[in-house]
Amino acid sequence: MNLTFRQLKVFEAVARHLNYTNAAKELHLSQPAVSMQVKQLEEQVSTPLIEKLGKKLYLTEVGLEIQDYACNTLQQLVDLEETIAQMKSMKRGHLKMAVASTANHFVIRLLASFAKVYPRISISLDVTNRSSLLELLEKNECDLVIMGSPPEGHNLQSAPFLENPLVVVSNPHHYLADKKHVSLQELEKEDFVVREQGSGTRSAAKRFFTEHNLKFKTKMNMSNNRAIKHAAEEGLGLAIVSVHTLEIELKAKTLKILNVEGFPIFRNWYVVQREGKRLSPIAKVFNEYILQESDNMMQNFDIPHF
Amino acid sequence: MNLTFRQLKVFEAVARHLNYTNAAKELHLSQPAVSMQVKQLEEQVSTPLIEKLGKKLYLTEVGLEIQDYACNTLQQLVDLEETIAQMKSMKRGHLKMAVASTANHFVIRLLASFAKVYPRISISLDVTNRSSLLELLEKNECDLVIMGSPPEGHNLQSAPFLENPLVVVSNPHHYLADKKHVSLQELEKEDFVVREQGSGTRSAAKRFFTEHNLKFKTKMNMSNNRAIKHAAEEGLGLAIVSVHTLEIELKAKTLKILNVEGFPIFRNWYVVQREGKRLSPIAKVFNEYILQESDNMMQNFDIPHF
DNA sequence: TGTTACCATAAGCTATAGCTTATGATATAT
DNA sequence: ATATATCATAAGCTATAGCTTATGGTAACA
Repeated sequence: MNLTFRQLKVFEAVARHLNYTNAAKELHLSQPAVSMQVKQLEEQVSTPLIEKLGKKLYLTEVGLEIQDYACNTLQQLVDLEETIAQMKSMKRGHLKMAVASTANHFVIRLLASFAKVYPRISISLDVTNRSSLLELLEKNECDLVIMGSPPEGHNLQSAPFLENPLVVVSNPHHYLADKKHVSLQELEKEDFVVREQGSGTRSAAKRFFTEHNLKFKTKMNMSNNRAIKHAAEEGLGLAIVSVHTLEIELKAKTLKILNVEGFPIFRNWYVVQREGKRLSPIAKVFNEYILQESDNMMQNFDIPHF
Repeated sequence: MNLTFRQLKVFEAVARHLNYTNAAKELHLSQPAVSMQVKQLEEQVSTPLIEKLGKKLYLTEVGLEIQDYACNTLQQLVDLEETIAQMKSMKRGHLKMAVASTANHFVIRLLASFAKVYPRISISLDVTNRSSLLELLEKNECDLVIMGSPPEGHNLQSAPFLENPLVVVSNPHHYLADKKHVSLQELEKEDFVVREQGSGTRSAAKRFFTEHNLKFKTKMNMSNNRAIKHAAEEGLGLAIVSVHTLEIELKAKTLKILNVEGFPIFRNWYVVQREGKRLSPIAKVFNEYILQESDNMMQNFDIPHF
């Protein structure tokens, strides 16, 4: 059995009018064209669908069944078109983002303001560490990723879009906290609370220490920023974190930024996508949006002086 | 937008395999044939549905939407085929019958035994009088009608299939009840309880009286047979009814058949359909069934002697 | 680096979908 | 009986759906 949408469309019109001529007018066709479509449909199901008694037309039982089917199917087609149109015009759709833990703070802001502009868009946001992000990209399980240091050799495309100053923080009562200037030698002696393996912040810090031939005493490692900051607040060690994560703590004065030689380390945030990936319309727009909005974001962050 | 079932079918296979070559094998097509169908579908919705990242294929958002749609639509098509097949093989379907009130008794029996053979067939049975039956046929609102005397000039096709003996009945204590023989002259003096205008039984009786130049004193008329018989039982008058309606009353001896000159009037039951009407498979089978079964029915009815 | 697997593209062919106009058949109305 | 409305059928045309084979491009992989 090999129906066509055309057959259904024409049959539906005939079934509704119970009159070939009028159906033909509605469809802007000649009457024989309509007769032929119906006839072909009848041949497909090899059973009559319409019978003519005297002057009037009646649907047979199978005819009624097919009328019902045709109505549904055609309606679903309309719905599909509508859905696709909405997706294309970004009235609907799904945006799959993933961000490094550290970026969480400001990305959420971006998403929130973006969501206001496109209210019917659903968004999924995966907050995880660097290596998981790469995996997500690899599996094509997200549209865009926001992360630190541009990864190479993974067929990725990345664009820097926001500065990410890493600073050293401590409990305000730490003996280094009030020093005007902290040297790297002094820093080397301290214990650090750091993120787990795979974290971008961690590897950036590590790189800094190696580049300056310093020991990097990592006393504890934990898998989220809040925990690290809490540990630093409790005096368990110093921490190296992005300024972007510090808003509350600075306001509450539970942490203090140390004025260490060579800090802040200015890294960048990158918007990363898979090379060759054709972004969905909504992802494309969001991509542009964040590049543009990042400027405004910068201004709203008070990068603290020392 | 002008999708085809073919496009959906092919796309569905590709979306499932995420591999053109394998989809082509499944569909017994060349690989380019599959590529082309997908490409055409993409052109129809003017948006990409599949993207190739490295070696792997992924569905875009719209692609997922269409996959979902295709699955549903194709499944519904299968369901439709199944339904039609069942209708054709009479596993399913609907039989629309209408019968004269008087025929109700034995038609119900026929339907009951028929329904056992075709359990998933639904049946509607309209029990009404002669003129309503003709109207139902006129409007093509039923498949078959069972009624008395063949109507003419209505573009109807009818086949006689069962004898319908009309007899005169009375309360057993009626003074005519015990007479060996009742003459028409004696009958003429009696009051009759009859069916309403439009009833076949009524007009048959009326015809009998006119043909024999007799007065026909119709004391009461009522619109159903049970009421008429009840009235006769109560001694309100004689009644002329089909033997087929008398089973219980004869057994209970609440009514008695009078041995009147010229009675029983042998009319026939007819199966009637609209001329040119192509019966549904199930109606066709039922039509044959009742013609065949009517013989058995005859034997089960004791036509009483006088 | 060459090989392999896989998809895209091109060229070319055939069957037929799909339409039209013209005409025939039939039931109803006048 | 004649006219009218309506559907069926026929003939004929065009565009193209849909397939094939051949070939080219490109990741991944050894």
